[in-house]
Amino acid sequence: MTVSAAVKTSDSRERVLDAAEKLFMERGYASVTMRDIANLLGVRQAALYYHAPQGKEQLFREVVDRFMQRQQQGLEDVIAAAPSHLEHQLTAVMRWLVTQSPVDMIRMLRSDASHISESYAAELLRKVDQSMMRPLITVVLAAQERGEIRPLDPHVMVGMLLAVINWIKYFDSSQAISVSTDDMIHDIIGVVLHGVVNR
Amino acid sequence: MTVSAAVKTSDSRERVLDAAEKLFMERGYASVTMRDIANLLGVRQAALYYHAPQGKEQLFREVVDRFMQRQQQGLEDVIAAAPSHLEHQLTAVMRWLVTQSPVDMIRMLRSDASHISESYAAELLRKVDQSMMRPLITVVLAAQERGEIRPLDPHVMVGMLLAVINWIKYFDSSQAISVSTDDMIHDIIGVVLHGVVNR
DNA sequence: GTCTATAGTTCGATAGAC
DNA sequence: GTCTATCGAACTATAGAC
Repeated sequence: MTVSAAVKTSDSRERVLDAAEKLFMERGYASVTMRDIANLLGVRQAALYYHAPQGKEQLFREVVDRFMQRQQQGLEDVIAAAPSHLEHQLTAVMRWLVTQSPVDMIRMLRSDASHISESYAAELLRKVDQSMMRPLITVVLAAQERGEIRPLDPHVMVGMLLAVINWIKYFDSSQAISVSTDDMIHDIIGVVLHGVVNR
Repeated sequence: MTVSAAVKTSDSRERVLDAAEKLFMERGYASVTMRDIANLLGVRQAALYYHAPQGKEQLFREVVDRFMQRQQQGLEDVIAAAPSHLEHQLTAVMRWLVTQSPVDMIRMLRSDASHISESYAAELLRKVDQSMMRPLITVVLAAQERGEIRPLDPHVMVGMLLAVINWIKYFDSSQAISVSTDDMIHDIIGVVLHGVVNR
């Protein structure tokens, strides 16, 4: 048997999820219509129901699950590949994150989740925590144990890093600023590690 | 003539804008329906068209304009009231910002703006820059000129501070973390000023 | 200033041909 | 796997009574 035939979950289905991911992550659940997704794919709206028989909500859930799984794997990979030194690990993480679909987690938790169901917000928060925050918190805690950095609730630091990613991407896409993405990452990590104060 | 009669632009109109602001800022343009706003006010949906004859889009634009104007005034006031020292000024700014409606500027620029018109994104970016970024950038530049901090593109630092505000509010409202809002602000400013590295 | 009633539009979803 | 056609629901907006 061929390898590809055994592994693949149908190519066109992946393409549907790709299109849905791009739009859902960028504009949010309510802003994106099934017609938007279909138009991006160059098919009719009804064709989406072959791939997602339970409709828009199923599509969103699968997009989120796949996205979070990919984030966790990607983060763990780049962290493992970097030297055990906070600066290198954070740089690797930030460089990986800016290459991914922009994910506005606050919007997902505060707005998107409310369109799915009451309990989905909690489930989503668990996924976000597990996939995106946990790997970074592990890195910060390890650096604390190595004595590289002072003790401090790692949530605060990780929140700062994740929050600023979307600004980097926005500055980059809107050309509202003349600094390159790599320079911004470098500056941000410089601030987080050593602060801005002259000494 | 009475003072209040001369100044007020109708009380009920303000209440409409308050309700619209609360919902638009929290969930975004597409997620909020005219019925949601009317329900929050305890009136019927059609009643909103007395206050905003041009409908939902007008309501959103006026909410944004009023919000940005209030932000700019508030920021300038707390900055002016604080000593000319970066730590005090940033603390005052952060404490003010966490008391305001959560504003997801990235969502506004990337998602909400697309429902209004092509050109509104640029207009919105100008408002955000003028009202929220500019006052903070001024503070950072002044600290640089006083020699308090090293030179660095102020956009990066200001972006970090604005980005992390929503995480503070989210952590606070979801009780996902056991640190108080004031402690988080203190820690964040500590990180930005002095970094996390032991020395 | 707010109401009821409703027109017009858009959306999510289903049925059935190919 | 994708299409056309269409239904019912939800939404924005308007008309006119009070």
